[in-house]
Amino acid sequence: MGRAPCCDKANVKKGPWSPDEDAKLKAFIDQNGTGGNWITLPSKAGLKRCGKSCRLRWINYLRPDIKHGSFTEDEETLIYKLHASIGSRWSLIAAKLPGRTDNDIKNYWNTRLKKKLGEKCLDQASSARFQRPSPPQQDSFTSERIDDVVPAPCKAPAALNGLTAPSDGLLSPFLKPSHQQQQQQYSKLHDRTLLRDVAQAQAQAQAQALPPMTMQHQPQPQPQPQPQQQQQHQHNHQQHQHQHQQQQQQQVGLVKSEVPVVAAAMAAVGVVSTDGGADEDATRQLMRIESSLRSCISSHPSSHPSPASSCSGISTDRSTYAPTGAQCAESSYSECLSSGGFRDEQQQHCIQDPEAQLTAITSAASPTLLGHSSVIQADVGGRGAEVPALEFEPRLADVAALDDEMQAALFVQDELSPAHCRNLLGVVKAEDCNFDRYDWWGATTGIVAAPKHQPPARTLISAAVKQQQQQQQQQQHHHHQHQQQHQHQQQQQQQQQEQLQLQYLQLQYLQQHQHHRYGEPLSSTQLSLDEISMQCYMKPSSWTLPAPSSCNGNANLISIADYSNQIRLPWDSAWAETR
DNA sequence: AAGCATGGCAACCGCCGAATC
DNA sequence: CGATTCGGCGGTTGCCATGCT
Repeated sequence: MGRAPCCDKANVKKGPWSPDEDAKLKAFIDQNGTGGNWITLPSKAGLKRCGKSCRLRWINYLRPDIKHGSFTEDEETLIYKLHASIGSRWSLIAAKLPGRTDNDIKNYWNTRLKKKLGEKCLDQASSARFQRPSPPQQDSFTSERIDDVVPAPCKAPAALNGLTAPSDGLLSPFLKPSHQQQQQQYSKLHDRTLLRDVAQAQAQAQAQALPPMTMQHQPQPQPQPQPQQQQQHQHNHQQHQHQHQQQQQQQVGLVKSEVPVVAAAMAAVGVVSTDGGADEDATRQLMRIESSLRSCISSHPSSHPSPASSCSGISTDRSTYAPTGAQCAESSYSECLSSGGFRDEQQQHCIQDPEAQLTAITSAASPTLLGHSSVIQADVGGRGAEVPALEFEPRLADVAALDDEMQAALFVQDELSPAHCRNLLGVVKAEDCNFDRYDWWGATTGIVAAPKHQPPARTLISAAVKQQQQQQQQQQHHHHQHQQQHQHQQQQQQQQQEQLQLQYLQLQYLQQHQHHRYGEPLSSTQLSLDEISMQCYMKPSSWTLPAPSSCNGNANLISIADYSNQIRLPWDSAWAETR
C-alpha cells in the first residue's frame, strides 16, 4: 500500500523558486506562521507549490536565522568530529551549528570536507607508515593514540592480533549501508596492499598454529587464486573448523556471534592480557580473554575497590575513565572492558612497529562491541519487549566526543542492535529490527543466521564461566613451563576484578544520585535528553589538562560534555600541543 | 570561442516514524 | 487497531557557474 501523495503533482510548480514566490511565502509565514500544516500552507499563501517544497524552501533558505556564506574552521572541525561520531545524521549535526541547515552541511560535506578528509587520511596513513612512533606514555590522557581521535571515516579495515577483516572490514554499526560505501572509498586511500598482506600473513600463521578444538571464531583470509589442491585443502580445513566451532558452541552454550563481538571489543578497546605472550596465537588469546572478561562479570564486586590507575601493564586512556552506561543497571561487559585496559607484549609490539601501527590505526574503525548483561526494555515496532541484551556501543572515544543530545540520539536510534534483534527473535519479527543498518555485521563475520531462541545473557555468562574454568585448566597444563606468565595473568584478572569493583561502586553512586529509566521503554520520544546529560564519567586520574567542572559535585567524575571539549583532531593546532 | 569537466548548491524523491483518524 | 496523513530526514539529481583544454 503506497502512501497517498501530499499534493496534486500535476498542479504544482517544481524547480527553482522565483523571487516572487519567495516573497509570498515569507510574507505569509511572517504574518501567519506555518500554522503547523505545510500541506495547506501553499494554497493559503497563494502558491502553486507542494507543501513539502514550501517547507524545504523556508527551512533551508528563507528562514531569517539562516547563516549564509562559507563555513568557519571551527564549524568545519565540529562537523568532522560529529560526523566521525555519528555519521551523516545531518539534522543532528546541524542542531549543533546555529544558523546552518542540514542541507547546507550535507552539501558542504559532500563537496568539500569529504575530499579534505581524504587528503588528511592519506597524509596520516603516509606518516604512520614512514614515521616510527614514539613509545606510548603510560596512563596519560594526553597520550591517547591517534586512533582514539581520528574521525571514523579515516579508519579503514585491518587486521589486529590475528583478527582479519574480510574485504573492507568492520564498519561502524552507527553508519548506514551507504556510509559503508563512503568508508570503502576512504579505505582506498590507504595502502591496501599492506593491509591485505598483514591480514593474510596473520591469518595464515593463525591457521597453522591453532589446534582445531580451540577454534571458535576463525576469520578467513581473502580467497586468493591458488591451485586446486590447495583450495580443496583449505575447503576441508574450513569445514573442519566449522564443525569444531559448532561442537564448541554446543559444549559451552555460547552463541557463535559473541566471539567476534568480544574479539572486536578487545581489538577496539585494547584489552589484551599478557599471558601467552607472542607465542600465543591470536584466536586462542582472544578466547582466553573473553573468558576472563566473563569471569570478571560473574565475580560480582563486593568491596575494597582499587583506584582505576592501579591497572598494570600499559593502560589505555580508556582504562582510566569508564562509562557507567546509560542503559546498564549492573556490572556488565562494558564496565569490565572499559575498566581493564591492558596491552600485552604483542600489542605493544604492534604499536612500535610502523606498519603494524598503521594496521592498528585503521583497525580502530571497528566499533567497540560491548555486551550489557542487564535486562532492559526496548520499544520494538511499537511493542515493548524485554531484552536480555548483548548490546552494541560505539567506541568510547566516539561517544565521549558527543554531547548529551548527540548521545541520546545515538543510544536511542541505535538501540536495536543485531544482538538485540537476535535476542528478540523469539519475541518479535525480525523485520522489525534494523538489520539493514548492520549489514557490516554479516559481511564482516559471515554470521547471518541467528538462533531463534537464544539463552539469556546470564545463562551465557555462567556457561562462559565454566568454559573459562576449563580453559584455565588447559592453560595450566599446556603452559606449565610458563608459570610466571600465568601468575601475571592472574594478577591481571584480579586487577580487572578490582576495576570492576570500582565501576560497581561508581554505578552505585550514580544510581543514588541520578534518575535512571531502567525498566521503561526506550523510544526516541521518551528518552530524556536531560538524563543523558546527567551521565558522569570517571575522570582520568592522570588528567593533566585543566580540570573541567565536576559532575554532580564529585570531583572524580566528569561530564561527557567536558570530556568532549578535550577531544582533539590530529590536525588541530592544539593536537600537537597535547602530544 | 567552443566543448567538456568539475564544483557547488538548490531542490526533489522516497522512505520512515509519529500522530491522527 | 489498521489506515491515513504529515513532518522530517538522508540520498540523489539536475541546473548553473566556473575552469580547463
